[in-house]
Amino acid sequence: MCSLCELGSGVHGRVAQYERVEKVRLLVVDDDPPIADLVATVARYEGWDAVTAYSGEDALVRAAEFRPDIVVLDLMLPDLDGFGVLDRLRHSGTMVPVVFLTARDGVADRVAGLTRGGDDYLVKPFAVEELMARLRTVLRRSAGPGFQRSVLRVADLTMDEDTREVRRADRLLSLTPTEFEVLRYLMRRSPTVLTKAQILDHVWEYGFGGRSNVVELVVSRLRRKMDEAGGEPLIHTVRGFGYVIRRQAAE
Amino acid sequence: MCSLCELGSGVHGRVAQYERVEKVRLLVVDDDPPIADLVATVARYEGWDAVTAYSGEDALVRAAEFRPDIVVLDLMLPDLDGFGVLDRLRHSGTMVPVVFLTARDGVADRVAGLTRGGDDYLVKPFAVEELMARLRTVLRRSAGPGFQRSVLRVADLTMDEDTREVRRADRLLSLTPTEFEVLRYLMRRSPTVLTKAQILDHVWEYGFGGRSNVVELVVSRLRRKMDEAGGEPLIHTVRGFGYVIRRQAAE
DNA sequence: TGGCTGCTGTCGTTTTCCTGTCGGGGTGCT
DNA sequence: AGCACCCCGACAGGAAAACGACAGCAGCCA
Repeated sequence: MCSLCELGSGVHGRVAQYERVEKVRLLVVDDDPPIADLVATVARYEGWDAVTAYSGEDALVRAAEFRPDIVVLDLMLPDLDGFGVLDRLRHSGTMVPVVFLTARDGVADRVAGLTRGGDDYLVKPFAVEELMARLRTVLRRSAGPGFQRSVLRVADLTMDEDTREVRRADRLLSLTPTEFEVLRYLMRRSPTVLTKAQILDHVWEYGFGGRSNVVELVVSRLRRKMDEAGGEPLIHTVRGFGYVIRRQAAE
Repeated sequence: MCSLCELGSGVHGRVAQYERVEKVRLLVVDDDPPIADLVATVARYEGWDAVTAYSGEDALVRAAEFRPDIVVLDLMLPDLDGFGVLDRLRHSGTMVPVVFLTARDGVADRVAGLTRGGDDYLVKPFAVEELMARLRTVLRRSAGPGFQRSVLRVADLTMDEDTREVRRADRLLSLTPTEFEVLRYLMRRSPTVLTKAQILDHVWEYGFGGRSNVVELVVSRLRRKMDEAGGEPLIHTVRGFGYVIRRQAAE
């Protein structure tokens, strides 16, 4: 078995990276190089081994030599299309889990049949953190029985990614989807300080238009919900740079 | 003896690398790779070991080397047909239980399949949760004498999968087949939050068409039936994400 | 065969509440 | 003090969910 079993412990991604025996191996297949590279880069930042392919044929070659633990596969490819790639992957006997990328339109219907298993799909344009979250989930599940809940923890704040329960000192917080994603990203990277641009780039769909103060706003809302029943502030502003979540600000 | 003897009560509770129960071993035989693959993926998602075969001859080879605990067998195979495979399996002395897949029409097939030693059958296209439910049942039955009922429980809601009785605080609910399946899936995965896409993909037949609000609708109907005689709501909406069934989280 | 019954999914309306924009005022740094 | 920078109240537009009404259909029984 591969290193997958190590995934999903309740530790921050940063720390887990060093505890993991082997890196997760990710193959990204997309004919749009910027997108493929974006995903690969984020994955590497997370401590994974990532390889890209820009065509279907290329994907098969890479898969054979790289033996990925998981594949991100765009369905819209120039030569062999996504289904063809999947077909030939399966015929070669590999059960590697796949997360599909599709355009907004009707192709999603055809994907449905393929994703029932536990593979997954995402509609373009997607948010990078959401893709990473799905990949982690698929990996955790395919690691077999004995998979554990993924619980993030910072001080007395906990987030269960499966039940989507977020608690501050046992008090349940009710978060909107956006708030949940921002908080998840902050917690995963804690105690790293993140710029607003980073947060925007990871949590919002790539290609999200206008500069705006959405991040500030969401952080503000998060703070109110987190602190309204007391407790020290956990999200700190690093003026002129960004935000961080951790027990206390640097003195 | 095979790992079946190890199977405890609720098949789904088989966890923990330390309590180490062996994984169920499933062989899927279907000449349509996407289908075989689909089933195998779902099974692995549940923590089983799954292997696929795309032809009758292949199936026999795999069976010999893999020694499955249960087999899913399509009747329509290019070379040796399903019955042929079954016969030769039996001749080699294995009593491994078999669940057949048949096309929509073959009423004759059903009877024949059962009388020739098959343990259950399902008509294509099927819903993956229904297939998994049947497999679990067959496994429990063949696990030996004194097999126990599978009863799912969430708060004061119970579902007996064998009798199909669903009770809310001892009051018997009358559910339609679809409602039953949706509720079963929610209960099995409780307290995980499931997206509408997941529910659709698992409970409806593969190949079910696109956009619709069926899931919302069935959930709405379930809620009415569950709550009409009082009691706290158990199915919760996680706005922007999906549904979950559980006792209302504290506070 | 034809009516009856109950199940399922579609449509359209209503309701809920999420999200991003704007702008005034506050805060910290130099 | 002056200037960025940040916080956050208020609000509008719109997305998501709940649900009533209805039509197609399958199974059943006479």
